[in-house]
Amino acid sequence: MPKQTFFNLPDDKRALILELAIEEFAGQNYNNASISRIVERAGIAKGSFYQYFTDKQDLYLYLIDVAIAEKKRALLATPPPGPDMDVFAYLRWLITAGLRFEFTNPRQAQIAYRALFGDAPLPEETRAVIEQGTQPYFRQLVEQGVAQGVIDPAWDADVAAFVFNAIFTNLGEYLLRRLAIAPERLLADGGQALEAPAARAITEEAIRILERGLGRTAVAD
Amino acid sequence: MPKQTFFNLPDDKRALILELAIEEFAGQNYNNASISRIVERAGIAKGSFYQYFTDKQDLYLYLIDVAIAEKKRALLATPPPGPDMDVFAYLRWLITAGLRFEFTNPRQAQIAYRALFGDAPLPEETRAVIEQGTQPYFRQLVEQGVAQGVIDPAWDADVAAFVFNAIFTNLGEYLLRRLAIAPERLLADGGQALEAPAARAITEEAIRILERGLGRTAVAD
Amino acid sequence: MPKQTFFNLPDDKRALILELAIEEFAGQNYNNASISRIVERAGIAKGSFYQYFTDKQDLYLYLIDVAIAEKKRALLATPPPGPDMDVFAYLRWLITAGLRFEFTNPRQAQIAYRALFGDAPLPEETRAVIEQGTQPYFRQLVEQGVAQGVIDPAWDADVAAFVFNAIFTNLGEYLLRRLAIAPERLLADGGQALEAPAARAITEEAIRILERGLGRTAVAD
Amino acid sequence: MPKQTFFNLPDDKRALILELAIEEFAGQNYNNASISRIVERAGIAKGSFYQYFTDKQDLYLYLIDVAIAEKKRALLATPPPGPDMDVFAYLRWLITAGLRFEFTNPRQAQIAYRALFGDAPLPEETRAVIEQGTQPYFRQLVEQGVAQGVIDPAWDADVAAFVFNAIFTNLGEYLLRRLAIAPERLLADGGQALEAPAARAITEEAIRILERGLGRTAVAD
DNA sequence: GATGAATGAGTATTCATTCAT
DNA sequence: GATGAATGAATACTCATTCAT
Repeated sequence: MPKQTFFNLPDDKRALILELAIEEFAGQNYNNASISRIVERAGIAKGSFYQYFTDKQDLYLYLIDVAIAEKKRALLATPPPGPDMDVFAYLRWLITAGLRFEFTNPRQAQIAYRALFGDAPLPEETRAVIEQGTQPYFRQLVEQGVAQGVIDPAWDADVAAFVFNAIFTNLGEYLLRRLAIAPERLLADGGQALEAPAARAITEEAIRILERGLGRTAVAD
Repeated sequence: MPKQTFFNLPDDKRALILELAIEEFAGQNYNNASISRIVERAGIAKGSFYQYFTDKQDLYLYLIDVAIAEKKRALLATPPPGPDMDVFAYLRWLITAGLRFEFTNPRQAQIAYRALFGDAPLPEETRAVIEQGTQPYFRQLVEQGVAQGVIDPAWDADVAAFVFNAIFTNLGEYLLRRLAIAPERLLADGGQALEAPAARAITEEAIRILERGLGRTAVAD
Repeated sequence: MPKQTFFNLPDDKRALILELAIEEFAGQNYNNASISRIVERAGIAKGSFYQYFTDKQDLYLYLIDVAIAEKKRALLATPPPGPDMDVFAYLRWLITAGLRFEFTNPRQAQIAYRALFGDAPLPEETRAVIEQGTQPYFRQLVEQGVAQGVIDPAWDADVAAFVFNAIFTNLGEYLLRRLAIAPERLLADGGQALEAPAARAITEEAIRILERGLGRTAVAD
Repeated sequence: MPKQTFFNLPDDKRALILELAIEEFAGQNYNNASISRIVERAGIAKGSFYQYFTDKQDLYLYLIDVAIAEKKRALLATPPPGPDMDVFAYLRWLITAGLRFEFTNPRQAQIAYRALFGDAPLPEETRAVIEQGTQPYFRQLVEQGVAQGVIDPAWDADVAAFVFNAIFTNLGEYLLRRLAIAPERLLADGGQALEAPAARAITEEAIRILERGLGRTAVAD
């Protein structure tokens, strides 16, 4: 965690440093990310950096925290499933929201992705948080689905959540490859390409596979 | 590709170098992997390394090749689905074989994984191969399933393959976390922990979700 | 150009680094001159060097600049030819001044000499300056000589300047060889050996050849 | 000097090695010239090289010897001044022959040039030979001129030879710069550009300056 | 609290030379 | 006499971190 001095900084200065740090760590892996470059671009002294953060890893962990927090915030902004909203319907929204976040905050997604990958030495507890990822969230969703009667209670809820999670986590990458969308284009159009009919159809197909696979009764095509 | 001199080396020396290189590149990303450390541990001269490989990238690409080749070999050792063998039955075997490989060769899996992540200079064609990953393989499996009548032809075959792929790719990590198995233990017991009843049950559960989701007619529990 | 940090250095430290750098680059060609050796002898950290200079070439260009600047300063210290001072008389002074510089700053002369030879990466503009060398200066001198009526206007002024230049450039080396003067001795006595009668007589002889060759009317011996 | 084994080689092989060595040493300075490259291009083993030459310097010294010998041969092919041929007339021929050699054997000239410059560690005696250069030859020419009565015996013969030498040595470079001739063009046309009227006029001008400067009686324009 | 010069271990790569075969 | 793998010292350059001001 950054030292108190960092949080004492004027808002705009703190924001600038954070912004440049995100840019730096998104653009290259942990080792190649350069503190020198950050402080130079931020116009602060090398020594000042070490008054805000204990070291490079300290900054890095903070960036991961911020990325996770922002993603959470983005997802929670999607209206949660009401007692009468079908979990699969909610999943449609969630996936779109998740993808939109991933592709409109590509640098933060990149940083989280790298962290997953084991890009830098991480403290055990941080590693655990990252590795668990969104699994607990989907676990909770599955339980709601069971309560709503749209998910067969016979399934192991955790395995079901894993299946949700796996699809959710990999769909973005798949869509990009399948539809031959360049990441730059998403940046430019704010992720709209992911809401084109072709993209929606693919998402829909994947969800219906889950729906039929997990559902209480078989769903006719 | 390594130079001929590398392949001319006595088997044990060549194996030692390969072993240490795998260890090195599995332990850190491309930039941080150190040729100096490899040669020092291997007890060979710096110059000798450059008589075996043109440069760092040459070694790296070779490691990826070896990892892919070994994984292929491991998977192909699993009997291919005969004309009358159910694709889902085959998938059970495949997943187990894949997991066994992944966890008995964790460093090679790690290297391939990092390659996916793109933190190193890769020639275009290598990058393409890696990015597509196992998707084409699963696509073919889906088509077999359709031919066998166990997968509903109404599904988009590519999306179905994606779902297979996503489950297949993430299941190993999930199992480890779920069963709280330390990677070291797998190394020690040759992957047997993954064949314990608890592990098999989870794999089975995931496959049955797919089976029901993708199957031609709903499958009763 | 060195970074500001270099010029901020205490005078003696800056001088020491410059001195050792001159020694290094005079003693070998660009490729063989070693930054490592310089920093080791200067007792500074490798990294410090790169805080003073952007890279090896940066230092090298600076050394050339310094050499040229110092030579210019030395030559300008010789009183310029007044309107009524004979160009040949001026040349006598100039040659002596030039030689004195060349032999009391042999390492700087060496560096400039090597630069001429082109064994190092030079920016286009620096290369042009060096390649033209002192030719333009002598061209101007010839024109003064014509104006003074001591050089025959029938000669091609540029060829005449070339002849001046060739003699001027090579005389030093010739004197050393002819008089069997060891370069070290010049260093020790501050170039005085070049002002011994024998040396002056040779210089004089060469100038009189030019004088008669270029002069408006033949000069009696 | 190369070992006897080198001279025992079949003519074409020996010639090939020599050719490639000249190319290599002409193309870069001593340190950058690479034995590895030479042996690779020559298709001989690294070890074989060291059976022909004791080391890199041995080859280098041999190349200098060859260059000097060939230049001498080229110059001597120019008819020597007969008892009744004016030394200055001879000089015209000589300069042209020298320039032609220099520009039709640019790689050898380059090597000799670098040697002059102090590109590599040279044994004392070789250095002396190179430094003296063509001076003794011009000294002899001056003496002939005096005998012929076209050079004033009052001049110091050695200084006169120095003046000849300086002009002779620097004229080529001057011509190239003055006439803006690219070295490549000379290579292409076999040095003919140096015999164009403009080039001849400049050479002539320089010789006439010497002629008047050194001549027994003043020469009218 | 801010500064920024100093540090030095670290990196990949090169190449003349040796020597066992 | 030919071979070519092995050697290791050498190179320029980087960068997180410290600390005196």
